[in-house]
Amino acid sequence: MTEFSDLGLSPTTLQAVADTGYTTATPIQAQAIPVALVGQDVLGIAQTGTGKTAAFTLPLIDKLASGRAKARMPRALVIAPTRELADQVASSFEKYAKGTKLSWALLIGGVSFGDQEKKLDRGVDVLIATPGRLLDHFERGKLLMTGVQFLVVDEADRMLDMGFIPDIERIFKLTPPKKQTLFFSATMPPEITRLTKQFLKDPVRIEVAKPATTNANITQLLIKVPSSDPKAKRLALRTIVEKAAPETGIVFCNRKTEVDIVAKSLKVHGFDAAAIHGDLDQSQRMKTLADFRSGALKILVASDVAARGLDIPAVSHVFNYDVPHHADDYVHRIGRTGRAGRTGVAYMLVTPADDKGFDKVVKLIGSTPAEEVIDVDYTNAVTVPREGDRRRGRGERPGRERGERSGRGRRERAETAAEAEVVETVVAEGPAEAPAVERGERPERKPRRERTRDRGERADRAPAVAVEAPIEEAPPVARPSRERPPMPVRGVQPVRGREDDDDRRVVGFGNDIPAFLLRAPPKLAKVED
DNA sequence: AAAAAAT
Repeated sequence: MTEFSDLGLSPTTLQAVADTGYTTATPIQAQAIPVALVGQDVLGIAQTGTGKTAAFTLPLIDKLASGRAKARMPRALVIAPTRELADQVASSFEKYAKGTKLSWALLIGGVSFGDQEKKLDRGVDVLIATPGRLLDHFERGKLLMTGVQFLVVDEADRMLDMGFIPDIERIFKLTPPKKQTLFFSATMPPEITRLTKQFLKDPVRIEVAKPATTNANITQLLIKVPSSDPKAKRLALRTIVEKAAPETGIVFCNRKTEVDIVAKSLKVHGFDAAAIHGDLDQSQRMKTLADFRSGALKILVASDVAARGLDIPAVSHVFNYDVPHHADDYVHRIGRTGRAGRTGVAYMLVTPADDKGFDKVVKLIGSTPAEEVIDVDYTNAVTVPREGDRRRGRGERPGRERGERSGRGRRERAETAAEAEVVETVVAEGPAEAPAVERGERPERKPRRERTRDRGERADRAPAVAVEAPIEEAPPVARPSRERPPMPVRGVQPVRGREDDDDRRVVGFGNDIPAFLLRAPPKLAKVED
């Protein structure tokens, strides 16, 4: 066991470490800190949860203690693949550099430039950044990289996955050749090896064991769900979350839309859950994460943005709502639990449709997780074919893919799909509290534009119809007009629906045609091919 | 098949 005091760190830094309560260094810290302190390049092969953030933060603080930054000329650069990870490195600096005069700034996307620019103008010692925003500032002339003496690249293999390697190469070239580089990656694919050969000078290679695959602290369990229907999966998830009663848990889904749906569904059923994924705005992401870290939030429903990197202490349970696309992701996901000597439980829901992905996971981890049998009655957890579905002759598919191809924008699609699914869940599964839906209201009031669209496209799946009468006997709903609005483009005839079209459907704007559409069409310039 | 990241 190596004590921090044996590593050659300055008394100030040691005090900051002692204040956090840590005394023993992790293997990567014990090996990397002395090397970094003498000024050599480091190639650290280590995963999240090995303590690698402190392994570069601490020596960096010591090395920067003398000297001051000039305006727009940072002395150290830390590059991380995701905003959350960068934020986390920043909190590490905040913690350990508090006894020093060092200043730092976080340069990430999704937040305004103003504050970041102000800090740059004032001069900062350490810039912690995601590649895109860093280069953006550089191109605006707000930043000079010629004063950089230390460059840290964190999670390089993830940067590769995310297509950041050209950016990283550019940053290497923009910074002076005589700098010290600390380079970290969990794996060493050929592209990363090439990068280290090109840009690291005589690095000391430090490798620590993969924690996740070999972590005996994690109990892996398997829940077989007999149907691939999302409703059945959500029911199974709720059952297992309730049974496991996690102190804190992360539910992983493969898609952002699914994250929204599952989070809403859990909330509707009284669980303390919130969603996190890359389509939510940055302030929301940070708030959710802060709540989760502080214990104010118990269940985080996440995309793989949270699978790696994020430092979330003491997660008691991981729930794989979806079998991950890549088996590697499974290892990262379950690595969110069973850390730092604690025990953890990782569940995975497996449906008949998951065969392939599941086989890959089993192959990678080298064993089949034990099955945990849950007592669930799935009879009501099957999506009832809706009128719209029957018309299109697709009774068995859970109607989401259809929406994916409609002409709406990605974000809007996600929201309406999420709502549609949740409304449906509430109706069919009848939770204790669903007052808004029972009154036949939509759970949330939406802007007029969207409400109108919903009426046009989804009138046939209004919740009231689904609750009160079987679809076949649904009374015809009085609708003001069957006529479509005239098409405002000359030379094109309005197209009647196909024979099997449901004529009762309100099409387009229904009775709410905006006035400008009823006016004479504008004269369009003729375009010759 | 997905998610992430600069607008």
